Amino acid sequence: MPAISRQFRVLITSALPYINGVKHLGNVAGSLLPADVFGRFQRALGRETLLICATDEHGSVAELAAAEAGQDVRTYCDEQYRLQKRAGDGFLLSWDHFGRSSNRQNHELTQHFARALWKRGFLELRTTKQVFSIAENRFLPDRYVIGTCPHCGYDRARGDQCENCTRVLDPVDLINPRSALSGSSAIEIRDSLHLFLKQSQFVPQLREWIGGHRDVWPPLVSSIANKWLDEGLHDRGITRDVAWGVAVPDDIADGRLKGKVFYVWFDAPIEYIGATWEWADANGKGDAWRDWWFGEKSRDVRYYQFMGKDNVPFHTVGFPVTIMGSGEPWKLVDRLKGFNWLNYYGGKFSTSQKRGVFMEPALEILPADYWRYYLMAAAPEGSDANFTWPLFASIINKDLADVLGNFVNRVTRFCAARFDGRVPEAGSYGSAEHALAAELDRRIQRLTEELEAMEFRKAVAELRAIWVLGNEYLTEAAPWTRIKTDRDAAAASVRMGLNLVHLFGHLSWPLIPQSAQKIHRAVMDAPDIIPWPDEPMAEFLDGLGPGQKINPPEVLFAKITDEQIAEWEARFGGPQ
RNA sequence: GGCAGCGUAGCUCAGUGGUAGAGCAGGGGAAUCAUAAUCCCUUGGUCGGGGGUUCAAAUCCCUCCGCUGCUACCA
Repeated sequence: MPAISRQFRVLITSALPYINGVKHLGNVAGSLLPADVFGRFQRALGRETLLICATDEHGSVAELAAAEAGQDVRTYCDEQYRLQKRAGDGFLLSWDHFGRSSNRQNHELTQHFARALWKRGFLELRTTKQVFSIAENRFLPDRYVIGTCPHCGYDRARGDQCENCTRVLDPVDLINPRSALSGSSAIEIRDSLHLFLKQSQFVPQLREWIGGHRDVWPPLVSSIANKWLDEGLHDRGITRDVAWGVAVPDDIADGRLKGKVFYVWFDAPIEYIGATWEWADANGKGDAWRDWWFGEKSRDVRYYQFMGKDNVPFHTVGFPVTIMGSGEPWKLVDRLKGFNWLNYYGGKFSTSQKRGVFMEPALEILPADYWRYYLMAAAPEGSDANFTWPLFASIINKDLADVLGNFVNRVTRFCAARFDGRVPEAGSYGSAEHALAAELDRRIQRLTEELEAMEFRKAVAELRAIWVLGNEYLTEAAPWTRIKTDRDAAAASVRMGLNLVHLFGHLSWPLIPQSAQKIHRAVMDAPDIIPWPDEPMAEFLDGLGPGQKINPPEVLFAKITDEQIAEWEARFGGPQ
């Protein structure tokens, strides 16, 4: 095994799911799940790890969704937060804390960053033209203004873009504009004062910082980040005329922005820090949260972020500008893992069209581990990936049921039938076992490296290949034949088989924790965190005490049938 | 429209200058401990089309075709 450095702590955040709406498998695959697998792996290695997530709650979208549900926005968010938390727990996401961007800590921090930027001259007041609806007595976000497109004449063009001719629009360009909410055409353009963050001044600094991570960020991430810089970074409005958000404090711009709030994209990433503060408060850890984020004490922290590709610009440009501009030594991200899209039968997951699989229904039909395995085995890493039920079923059936589940089953059942359900004592390991241990040493090293590098597809392929080694070994050793002529040799190979079961419980835990626990319990009690093996395999594979009782588990993974595939295609949408 | 990414075996995807790869599916065989599950062998691709650079191109350049995404107030 490679020497594992524990000289640093690991801080992990996954992109914050927006409060509105149930999350689909793409959201799980693109940030929530890989962050968890990686976090579990880091804990298994024995590194001090903090896995943080939160809901992103502010902005007009939440306001409008609450209104539609007939609730005030706080109540609405409380309810949605509980649903999201429950769904995350259901997927076995092992957050150290799952916070909320609407909590006090984030409000304080967001205002703190804004003040720092204001004092250092990186915020600028600008008067902008905004659409105001008299009927609703509120400003309307661009997408909630509809009217006739000045380019193609389409009469339901949105204020941000015409869906018909795909041209980007400004709401003031629309002919006969009206509110998409009430349909009222009693709208007017009003001046509105806003804060702009002078991102353009940070281009050289960002370029250097991004360039310095070229070797550790995936090409997808660097290329998206550089694209934004190459196109010329615009200054960005960071306040909005909505009610639900972090208030702009009076000491910025002499109170001239009273009643306005910060734009969600300004306060949401700050919640990574805010949620860490919430974690410290919730666990009686005082100022410990600062040691993960601020100054000298956070020097030993390596910070990882997980997100979908749509989020990359905000994490490589927007949020870093906030931090750089504050002039304070807050931690910037060290390793950033971006994911492409997971599509459903070639199209987008769609709530409105009821196409695709969402978190809660997924867990109604199958345990979390099935989803966790599939989503990492077929993770949208190199390019967009495509979910179909037949593909999903073939991966689950082949890898989990046939290769892993069946291996555990055949070893433990044979042991129960022929060796009294106890780890056999007789016989000793020979050249086949030594060769196997050596091969496992090599492969586990590769697996460890792939996981450290966040190469999930490759890691899963390697893990699967390790499971296959178990079946290969057993077929070659053939204790069911050997037992007729050489009972000691058969005993030794069954002992090896059981030790492999034990090993698989360890190696599989970050990916499929529930099943790994079951597998581990087949041969001995399992700790909550199953540690990554760090001894040579020759030693590990001799770890089970001879004579100890084993417990053959029930079938670990039921196979998915053609009938189920047909049923689920009908229920969730299938080929069209 | 602009920009970005992608296009490799029937399917899902690795592979970024040096004799085309994996898993699944297909074909043949072995075994019978096991959820008929396993193991071994094997068929299969002019790397989207065309042009160029190079001793050498899936890989670099140009061009065309196709798909997807982004386009900054949707998060």
